[in-house]
Amino acid sequence: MRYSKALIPTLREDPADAEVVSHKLMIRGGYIRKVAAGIYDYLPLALRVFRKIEMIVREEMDATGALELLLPIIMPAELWQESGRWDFYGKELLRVKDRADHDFCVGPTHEEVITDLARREIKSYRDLPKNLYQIQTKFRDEVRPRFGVMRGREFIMKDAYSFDVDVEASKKTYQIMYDAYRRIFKRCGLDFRPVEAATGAIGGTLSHEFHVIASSGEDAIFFCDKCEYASNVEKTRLAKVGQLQKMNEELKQAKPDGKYVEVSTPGKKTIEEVALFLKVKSSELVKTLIYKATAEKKEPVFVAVLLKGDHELVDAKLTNALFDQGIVDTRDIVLELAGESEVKALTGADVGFAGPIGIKAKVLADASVYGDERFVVGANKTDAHLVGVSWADCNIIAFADVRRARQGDRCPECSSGSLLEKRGIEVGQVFHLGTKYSEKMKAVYLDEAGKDNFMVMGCYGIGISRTAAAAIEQNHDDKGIIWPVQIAPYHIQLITMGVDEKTREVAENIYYELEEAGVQVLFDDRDERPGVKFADADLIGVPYQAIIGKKAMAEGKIEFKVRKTGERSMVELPDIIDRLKKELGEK
RNA sequence: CGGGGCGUGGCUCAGCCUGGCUAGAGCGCGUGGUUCGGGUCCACGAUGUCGUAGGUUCAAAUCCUAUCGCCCCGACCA
Repeated sequence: MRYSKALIPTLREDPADAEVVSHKLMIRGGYIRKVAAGIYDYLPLALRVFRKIEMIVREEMDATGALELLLPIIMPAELWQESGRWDFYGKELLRVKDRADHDFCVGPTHEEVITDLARREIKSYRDLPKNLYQIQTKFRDEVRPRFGVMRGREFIMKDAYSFDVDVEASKKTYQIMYDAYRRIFKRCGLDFRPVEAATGAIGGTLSHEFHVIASSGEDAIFFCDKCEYASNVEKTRLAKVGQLQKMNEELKQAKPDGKYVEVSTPGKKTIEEVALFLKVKSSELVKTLIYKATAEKKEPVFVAVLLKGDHELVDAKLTNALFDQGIVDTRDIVLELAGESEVKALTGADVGFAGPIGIKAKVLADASVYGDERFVVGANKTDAHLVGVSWADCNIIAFADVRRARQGDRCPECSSGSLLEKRGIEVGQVFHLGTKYSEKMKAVYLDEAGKDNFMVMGCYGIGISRTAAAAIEQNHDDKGIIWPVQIAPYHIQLITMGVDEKTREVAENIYYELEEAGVQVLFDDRDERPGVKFADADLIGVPYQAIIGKKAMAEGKIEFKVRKTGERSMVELPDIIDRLKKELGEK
């Protein structure tokens, strides 16, 4: 491609509304333009990058035997009503009406349509397994779109849905997808990490997210420095299997001894104030968080959660705990901290003095509260706390794992390692769905015995556009983008210095030969000053540059520059072609 | 949805507090010249319903109200 004929509107200054590097660089490099909040034009350069990623995804998906198809973007409300998500999905689902006033929605994901297709066309165990995927534009009316293409409302996604005869077969498919994902992100040249993930409202039992490690990532992830354990903060386990069970057994036998005393703590409401006032560490305090859990169309339930003073709570973990304890009967709940008046009603005290003893709510305790030590809690009385309280005094109905992990916490898997915290950008996810959708939508097949069975499903997504953004977050410097070759819009950028006929001619020939050799080359043939060309090349981020100027002309060679390292060398044309072929073949 | 902020040529922004000449700068863009290994220099030029609507005023980019859009923090979220 000749630069003079291309559409690459680079900008000298950062756009005012961009926050993260990938967003800034994609705008400045002429990759994308904003049309509305979270909605972008993908200019030729961006499209080329997306296509590269898609190609890798296709190759790896096809290699597993998955079948590509294309589902509608707009779908009828009926299907979503059938799965129950027309009501549950909320405002993120963009709803539209057709001329006959029928309800439709713009697809944010495609479980419904695909399950509908499967139940109509897959009838027998002989037709299974099937894994169907598409690469398509999705729309989610995000509450807060941000960071450009990283969290857009409209985005390109690869989504796959698998159908198997039973859970065992389905888990095998899950593993195959998991492995394929590892290959995909490796081939994209990314530093990534698969982590255990919470399954959330989408349901299901088993899930991993694939995170590109980047400081600008929106998710906190933890991983063990010794073993393979890695998980999203939403899911990071802190109590070992069995440990909670043991605590809860013990809880049944527990006898309160009441060896605590009330102390006056006038006006000391926060953990810091109380700790300072009583001259104890914040970890010696136990805070009582009063949560209000509201399920759709139900009365809110209030729960008091006990947590060490220096710990934080994870909503997703609390939701699971509430569900496991039977306090709520669905995971589709809204969790919020109780309001001032509600706290007063439950504790009889001002906010800041809530405690487990005498509170009018069920008390759930984080596993970290278990132990021999005595601690300080609120007295449910304004300006007072209780000192020397043991967990047995606290009317706890159950211990649960609800706190947020911290760097340095013991690994729940191997027990010998400690957890490291990093930030990640979620570029892919694999879900084992089970029969959630097949049951709701009656997707059944006949087994060998002629009996009906629900198909067991899995779903697997990859954010194509987000992966491109993540790649930039991970590969850039102060001058611009540095694409991994495999997903770069072009392999090499050919730059002419000077405007004399001779240089031009030489460059034209090299351009021709590179193209002949199948190299994707962006030929900067513009009548611009060298500085402009260099700056644009560095910004756009094509991994290699070939410079034809005085130096090259004098030696009869080509100046070859590696964008990432800045390293320059004089080489012959065939060597460049060989090197690129090798790079592309290797990875 | 709660809190904060911003809407002025294509882009980045000044002007607004304290209302008053033809509304500015830099970049970009066009023409001519100059220069040519890291965003040359010079000259000339084009480009604005000051987000929109209403109000106050002799007079509004500037003050008031409403509205729309956008950004940030939080809540939320495959």
